[in-house]
Amino acid sequence: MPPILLHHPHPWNVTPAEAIAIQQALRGHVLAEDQLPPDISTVAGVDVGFEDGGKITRAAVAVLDYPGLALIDQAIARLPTAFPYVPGLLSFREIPAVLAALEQLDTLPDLILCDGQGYAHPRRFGIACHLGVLTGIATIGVGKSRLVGRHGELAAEKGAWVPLEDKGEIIGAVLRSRAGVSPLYVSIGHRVGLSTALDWVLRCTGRYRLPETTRHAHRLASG
DNA sequence: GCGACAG
DNA sequence: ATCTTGTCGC
Repeated sequence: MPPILLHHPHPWNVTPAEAIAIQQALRGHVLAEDQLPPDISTVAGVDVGFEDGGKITRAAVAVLDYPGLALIDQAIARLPTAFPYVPGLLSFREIPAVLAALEQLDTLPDLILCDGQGYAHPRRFGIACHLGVLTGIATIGVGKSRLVGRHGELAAEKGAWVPLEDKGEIIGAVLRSRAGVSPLYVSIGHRVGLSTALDWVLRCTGRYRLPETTRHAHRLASG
């Protein structure tokens, strides 16, 4: 599956109705099985912040080496915000800036942990899936809160997880990334299976609730 | 019609 | 997400 991005420009000046149509058209391109690079040596985190009361969108990408998890490359892109925040259409608001930031990198990462849902989305096409399909890079969705789906009680120990279900389908997992804190909502983005996605989120997580990738990206995109 | 609702 | 200091708790 060739990255959509390399085939033709993607229109971003769309209406919410058109955005939904695009999600429906691209969802079939999501690869739900493991197809990551053989030896992953770089893992990136992407995050978005806003300036001017929302007029400017600022995306940051932090590339860490693996397994060291040390910052080896970074990029920040600022673009005029052109789409409002609409639950379920987050990618249309944030991806343009994210792509601009990725283009500034010297080397593209082997895997990307996105700040937001992947498959755990109303139409199974959250920002992690969207970014993966457009770039062809393996991606994982890591949300700090729930968009859709239900789940049972979660044990308190780090590493504990329970499936996140919606309409009779497992769409992701609720993961305790650190003892005693609210869980993370993990789902596949592209070219990664759910169990592998959980493995990588834990592999990128240290003593804090959020993965090191996300923490670095957040630092760049905000404070 | 009444809630829920990633960042 | 963002506006924002000190403060409660492990």
